Amino acid sequence: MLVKKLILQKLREKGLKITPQRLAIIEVLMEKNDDHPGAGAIYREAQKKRKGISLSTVYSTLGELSRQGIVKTLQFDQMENRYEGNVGEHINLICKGCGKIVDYETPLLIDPAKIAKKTGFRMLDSRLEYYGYCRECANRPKQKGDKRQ
Amino acid sequence: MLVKKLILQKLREKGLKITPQRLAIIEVLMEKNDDHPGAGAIYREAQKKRKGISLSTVYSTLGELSRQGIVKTLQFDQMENRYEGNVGEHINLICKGCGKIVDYETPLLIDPAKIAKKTGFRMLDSRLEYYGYCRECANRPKQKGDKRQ
DNA sequence: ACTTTAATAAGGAATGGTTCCGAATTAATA
DNA sequence: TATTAATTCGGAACCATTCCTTATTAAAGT
Repeated sequence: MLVKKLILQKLREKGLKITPQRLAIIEVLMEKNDDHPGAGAIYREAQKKRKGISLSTVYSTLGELSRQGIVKTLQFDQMENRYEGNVGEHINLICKGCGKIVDYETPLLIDPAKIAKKTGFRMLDSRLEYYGYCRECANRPKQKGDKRQ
Repeated sequence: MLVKKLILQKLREKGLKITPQRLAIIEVLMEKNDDHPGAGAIYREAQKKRKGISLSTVYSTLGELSRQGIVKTLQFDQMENRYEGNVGEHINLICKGCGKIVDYETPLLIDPAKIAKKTGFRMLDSRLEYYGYCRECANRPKQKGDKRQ
């Protein structure tokens, strides 16, 4: 979960500056965390808080936060990257109809130690996604040209 | 696992044509399946089998095979999409050092029926990835400027 | 074998999210 | 304040992927 105080502390520790732009972006991430917003959405929201902020600043800040392990970047087919503050292991349920992403919490699935023993692979982080249709999209009557499976 | 005969049968069933270009691409996918090759690599290999094949044909064929559930498209940060013939549920161990992708087979992890009951989400397919370092990259002595975590 | 036709291939242009670059600005120290 | 390294901005560049148009061709019928 994103906590402003902890984020700022982490940035300071790393010698990174606290700028109005970064504050705006962090606030947006906290407010819109459940949406798993993309860079474009974050940019538009951040504009409301601090007009004049540039898209490249949004990208570089998101990159920095991602590098610091504060947010997680999710990249997709056919849609822009999305960012989430829940960096713990969980499953993202991704709707192919409306693009909505919902977190599904589960206990740790596979023991990284077991994988390391079997394959020598040292696991650092994970990305677990289920694709399908959310309740609303699954129940919506089929339209002409609907690509639903 | 990719079996040529079954792939061709599936294409015919759907009224899709068997062209020399598609045959070349399917052969490349079968030969290089363990590499989880990207569109560029598939293009270069397919050129060897049938010179003159175009990149857009490679893309459209991969798109068609993906739509038919014959291959699975994996999209990544900072690297081109990769394609794999193993469409069953398994974990992809992805090395941050060399980009190598290895399949790790596991029994079904989370019951889709349980998710459906709890959230109404109807799961169709999954993408499970662990990021880290393979045995070789983990053991390689740290270089100057090494970004390893 | 021909004919027909819908599917496909090719080549190049367009797209669009993301990254990169250089100059100007600024936060955080001394 | 002065210093300086980090950051911002704007726009250009990037590049994997998609789109578009025309020509070609596989497949099924005659």
